[in-house]
Amino acid sequence: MARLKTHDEALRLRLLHRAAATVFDRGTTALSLRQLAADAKTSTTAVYSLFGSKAGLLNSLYQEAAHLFAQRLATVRPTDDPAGDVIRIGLAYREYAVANPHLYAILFADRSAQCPSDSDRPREVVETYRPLVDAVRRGQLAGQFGPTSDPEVIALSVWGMAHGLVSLVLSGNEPPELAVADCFERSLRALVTGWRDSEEPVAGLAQVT
Amino acid sequence: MARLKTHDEALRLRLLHRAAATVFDRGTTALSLRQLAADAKTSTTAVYSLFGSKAGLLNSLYQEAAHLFAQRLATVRPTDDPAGDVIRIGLAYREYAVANPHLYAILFADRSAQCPSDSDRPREVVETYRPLVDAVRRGQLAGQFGPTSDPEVIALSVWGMAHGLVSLVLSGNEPPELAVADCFERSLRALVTGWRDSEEPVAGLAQVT
DNA sequence: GGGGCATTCATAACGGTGTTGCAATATGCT
DNA sequence: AGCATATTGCAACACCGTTATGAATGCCCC
Repeated sequence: MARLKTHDEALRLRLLHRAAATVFDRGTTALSLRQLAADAKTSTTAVYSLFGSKAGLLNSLYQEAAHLFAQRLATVRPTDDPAGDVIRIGLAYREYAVANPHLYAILFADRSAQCPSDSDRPREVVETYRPLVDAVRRGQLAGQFGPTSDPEVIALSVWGMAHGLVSLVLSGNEPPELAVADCFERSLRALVTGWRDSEEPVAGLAQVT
Repeated sequence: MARLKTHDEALRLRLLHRAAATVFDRGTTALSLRQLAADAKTSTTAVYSLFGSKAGLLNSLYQEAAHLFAQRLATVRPTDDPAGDVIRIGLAYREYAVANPHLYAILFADRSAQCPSDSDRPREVVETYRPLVDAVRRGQLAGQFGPTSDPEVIALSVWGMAHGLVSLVLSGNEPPELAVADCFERSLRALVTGWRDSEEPVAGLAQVT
């Protein structure tokens, strides 16, 4: 019927790999489809037939980064110390982000800036989110966290803390003269401790109305 | 000597104001210097003589946003309940970010992506950071936080938590089926509580080695 | 075996961006 | 009036993502 396809799966992977390398060390805006196609000795048409658009390409990259992220977090095996597991997940979180800053940036980039109607992105996020929620839930059963709050709420606070501190560092907005790395673990510990003792009135801490 | 200047301070403010409006509701990438100049009935040269570049313009916008942010946080008056002050600063933090998402985004955008050699940006950050550190310091004196840690470390953890949760919401990466707003304050409270009780070994929370 | 044809792809064009060189302009001084 | 010069608007440059076009290609059928 027609000529042989060269825009095949192999090319798709080659382009994805090259794009990942560029994004990895220079970010998404430094990724040019023209340059990418030229480097791979093909044309921009390839990118558009394989990925639809630059957003589509970045979305594929997102899937890849999310998978790696989930894998990394999954290396933290549950122990009989769930609260410790939460800390360890936080440390793994930080380690991945620092090791792959641009992939991490793709994962947490503004979602409204991506191609819309991509409804399975939350699914990926939830996937990496689950081990943390599980650890919290086990911690509640073990009495290490207050039983009042939903485990999702506690997990979200840990996620937020990790994401916040990591983001401050990666974006270069950490307060000067302060090594964020050093206080990352201590902050997580304080938070975990707080969720154990919170939910009941604290002396000297008046309610905010 | 030459013709009358029209690229003057008034034009500078007009451009800055228009640019702020655009960035405010459509973000920095939606801001086009050509469009901006056309709207202001001038040429792109004006932007370059007044701001040097788009990065320069965004930097001026950064100063403005930082000033507003610092003002907002400064509305939280110190009380005799420093720990409560910390919570209130966190809530003010969130309020500003949610009310001005794109300005907040400018404040915490990747610093390496901005024009370099701008060394007074950390100064602005520190300015908004100080009230929080002060509240923590007063809290330590009042015995509301453990005395072991530097107040900067505790303040940074609060900052990180607020920034993290806010960023997750603004970027659309909050876990589904979970209202982050509802657990923002509770997370802050848990963290503050934790910094009071932390620094001493916690039963059932083994050390991570 | 050779022509028609559908498919696949590379090239080039389109509209947009930030940025910069250059020529026109408009003033104050001689 | 004429000159010097600071100032400005316009057009060109080098990119970008995206899309239309047309040429190359290999299969089917006669």
